[in-house]
Amino acid sequence: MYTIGKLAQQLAITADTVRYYEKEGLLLPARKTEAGYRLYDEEAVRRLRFIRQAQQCGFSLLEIHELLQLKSSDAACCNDVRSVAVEKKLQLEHKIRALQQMSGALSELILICNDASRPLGDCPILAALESSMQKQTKGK
Amino acid sequence: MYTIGKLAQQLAITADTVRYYEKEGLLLPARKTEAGYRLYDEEAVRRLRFIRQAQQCGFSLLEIHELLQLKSSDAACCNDVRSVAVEKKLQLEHKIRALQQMSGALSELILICNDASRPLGDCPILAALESSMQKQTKGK
DNA sequence: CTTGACTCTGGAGCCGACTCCAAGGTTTAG
DNA sequence: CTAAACCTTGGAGTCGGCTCCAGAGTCAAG
Repeated sequence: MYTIGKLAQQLAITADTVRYYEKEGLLLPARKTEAGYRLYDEEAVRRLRFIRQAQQCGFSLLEIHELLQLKSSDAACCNDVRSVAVEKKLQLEHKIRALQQMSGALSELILICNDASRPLGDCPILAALESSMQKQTKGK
Repeated sequence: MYTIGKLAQQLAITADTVRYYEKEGLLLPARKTEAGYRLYDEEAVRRLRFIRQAQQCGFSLLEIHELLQLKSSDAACCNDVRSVAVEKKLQLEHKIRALQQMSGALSELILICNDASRPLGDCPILAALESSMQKQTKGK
């Protein structure tokens, strides 16, 4: 059994974070000592690893909460989990496309700054940012 | 000259947002009426467009503030602006790679769920999230 | 002249995921 | 036995970009 500090240390997070997860309903201590100290078992370690991995996959704590509920629900099946993963992947791809658009817009700005023999004074990048820049505004 | 509402309407934002930009030092009204009403000119429209375009390129309001200062500084040259853009593009690419890693991790999870003939009960996705999942943890 | 639509200021609230604090109680190493 | 290192609770603060509010003043149409 670990105290909160030992548990946190194992996962390289802070005790505050563990308590925060508890408040959010993600993780309960196995039991408490008479003095009220939280005590955790190996299951808690697995749960925290789960939380961290899921975060690294882009899930919010709320979504992780839902995943954990699916996990402990008899009604839910693996397909339910799978579709959550598929949905999240779509969201990520959407976000990636948005960022790629931004990156592409910047590429163009950087290019026009190269092309122009830079007549000092008025920077083509700044000018472009002031105008409507339709090219980037299209897309889905 | 536009009142704040008319200005906001032109850019499809709220008057609150315009006042917020002012508080953040991004936009001053050309002048104020005796009653204290803000009045804006065409320059304000251009400035707001600038802000919006820059946001769409991934710049924060703070960074936009810096860009605007570059713009009104005689010392700064187009190259300064260009390097800000290049730097931001690198940040975006970094973020994109992070998201692509997440997406890739999810793809694997989704795949293992397909491969397994799903023996009910223990979902391979949930199991994978509990383990260390080294494959995804590498990379920069 | 009144009504409704606008504007003003200052400040609070929202989201998510923590992070930090104070003021106390507990445990452990020396 | 004492001092350091831990733990407890409750609550506040952080970041960014707004958004919403109350209470008061102003302006334009009919």
